[in-house]
Amino acid sequence: MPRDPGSRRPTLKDLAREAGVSLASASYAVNGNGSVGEQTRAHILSAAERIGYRGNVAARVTRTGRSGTLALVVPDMTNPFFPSLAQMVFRAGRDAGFGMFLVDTEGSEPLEQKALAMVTGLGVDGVVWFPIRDKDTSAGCLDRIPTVVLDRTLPGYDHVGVDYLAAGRIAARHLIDRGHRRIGMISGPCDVASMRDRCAGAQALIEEEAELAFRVENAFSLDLEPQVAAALDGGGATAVFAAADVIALGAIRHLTRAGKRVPEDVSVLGFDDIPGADQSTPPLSTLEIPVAEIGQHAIDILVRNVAGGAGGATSLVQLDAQLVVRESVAAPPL
Amino acid sequence: MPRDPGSRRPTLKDLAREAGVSLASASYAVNGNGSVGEQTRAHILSAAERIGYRGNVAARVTRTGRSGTLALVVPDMTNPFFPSLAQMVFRAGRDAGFGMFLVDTEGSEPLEQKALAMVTGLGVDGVVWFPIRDKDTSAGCLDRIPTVVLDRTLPGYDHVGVDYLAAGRIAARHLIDRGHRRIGMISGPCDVASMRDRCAGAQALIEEEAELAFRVENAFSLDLEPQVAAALDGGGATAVFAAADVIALGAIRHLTRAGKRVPEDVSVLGFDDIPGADQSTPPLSTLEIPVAEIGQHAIDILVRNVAGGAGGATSLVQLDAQLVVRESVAAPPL
DNA sequence: GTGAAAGCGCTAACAG
DNA sequence: CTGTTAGCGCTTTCAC
Repeated sequence: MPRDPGSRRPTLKDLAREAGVSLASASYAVNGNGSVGEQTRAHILSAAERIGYRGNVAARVTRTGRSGTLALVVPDMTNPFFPSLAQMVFRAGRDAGFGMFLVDTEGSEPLEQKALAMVTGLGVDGVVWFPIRDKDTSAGCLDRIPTVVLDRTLPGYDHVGVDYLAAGRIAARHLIDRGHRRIGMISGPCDVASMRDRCAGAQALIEEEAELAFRVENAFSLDLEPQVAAALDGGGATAVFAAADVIALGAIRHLTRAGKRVPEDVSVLGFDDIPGADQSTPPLSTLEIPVAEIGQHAIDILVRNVAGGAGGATSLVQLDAQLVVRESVAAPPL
Repeated sequence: MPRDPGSRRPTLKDLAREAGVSLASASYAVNGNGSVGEQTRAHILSAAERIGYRGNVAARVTRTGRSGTLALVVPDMTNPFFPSLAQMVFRAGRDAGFGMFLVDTEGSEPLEQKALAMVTGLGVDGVVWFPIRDKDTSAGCLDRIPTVVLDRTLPGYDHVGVDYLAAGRIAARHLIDRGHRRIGMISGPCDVASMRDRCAGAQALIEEEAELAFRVENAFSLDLEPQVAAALDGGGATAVFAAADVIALGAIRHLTRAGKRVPEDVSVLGFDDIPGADQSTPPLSTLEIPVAEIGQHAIDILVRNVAGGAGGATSLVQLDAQLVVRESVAAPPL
């Protein structure tokens, strides 16, 4: 019978009494540091087992300022990109010995600010933060706690991100190399630098070596807005670069329904490599964001800072997106 | 400049000194209860603002045993069903005034047990738990903390779930009503009761009123295993019930590639109504799990228990899945 | 209305 | 190796 709300949860003191030792010995035995005789330790541990002693992280935090946990704060778990990222960050964090948890800010700045306050108040040892926009809503509550910002860039914070300018050029390069000369572009919402950069990078190269058939913007959605559909239908592009996979998938769907074949009639290149990008028809060629490395770097920076205290300069890591060629881009029709 | 790791984070004591009042008054002013003069309160609050006082949840927890937070523990954020559920639980929880956070157990029982220990140790006021399987891995660490188990059923815990037996019958009924007499079934992994029940419910009705063309099992994946593909190709079913949307989507893809039209040649009915089910071609008919209500009920139970202490009997809530008719099922070909 | 003081459960000197 | 003890930051009687 699991539920037993009546009795109090056993404390270290209970343990000490049960085992007939002092508080200190109990503490030492339980968390393996300090010095206790092998005998006593075993005895204490078995007593702990017997009474179901659990340990109280919160109390430890007040005393030591360390909880052994890291928080990941993200804008929207409902966007398929974030669960993958979260998984990688979690793994890296756990491998480094931390308990990991996540909080979703649902794209709301007040909520983001509250979330940050909550986790810092709870006593996490560090936070991995993927801000909603390139804006610091922390109101100072991160001032004294190791933090690394993902993807966005906020002055004063450690940062690990992607070189989107370069990634945009890689995207354009791929299309151009396949022989395309009239290339259309569908960007996502441009209120964040990461989106603006990937588009800017692509556009620059396209205008240098080919021709920009159109450039339109669409929400993060499979559903295309009217002007986007129109551009696709009448823009005369032989290839289109969609700066987010969801949009790319939407474009493929639209094109297919309009009777055009992808990639025979028009090529589509995405960005992000979200789960499912490899499962579409045709499988989507796209630029992969190195989530695993991002997670690893973020945790590396954090452990360094958690351990070393307020170490020197802020770290700025830029990783490269990588082209993954599948079947949604081909040479233009003759 | 946000980073300022040098100075110590201001405490209540700092606040009290800065405002020239006692610890108690500072505490009262900050959390709005107790009795403080309107003047003093304002004065203290402005002082708090000035020195950037934040409050330390961990410390409050040791003293009061209340953190104002709830944890949601789920098996796999990477499964598109969970982010939707999480969102609903989070909203309900926040509406009830709690800070919400999530931990992912990645389908690993040892991890699940650690996760549970971590959140209870951190001092959450309650936990919403979607266990990996119908198995209690908590090792007693939830004994004294309000917990509600989602979807699985674990003896002794409050529970909110879905009547999957009934839901399975609804699925079969729909297919039969559309005129199908040879119905195939693809179940997901049957190691959980929720899956077994939805299949059992459907199968019972099918065998009563029609004929079960085949019953095979597939992993939670768009990719179909060989024997599943074979059943689909040669089973002679005019309709198939896939007990999970991912599998249903995989079935549609397989059928389409094999040159069969859905739903003209064969109908496909899914289960879950994951995000994207409405975006497939054709849009998937499926059974919708009432995530919003699940979340709301879970939170309701929790707030009741957090407030009322160890109230009476355990609550058992069963909700109904609802058929959502889209375009993937039609009458069988003549 | 305000302050002094006693802890919450735990850790970490320090003494023995 | 083990025990005593002084807090960590905060809340909450209980006097004043």
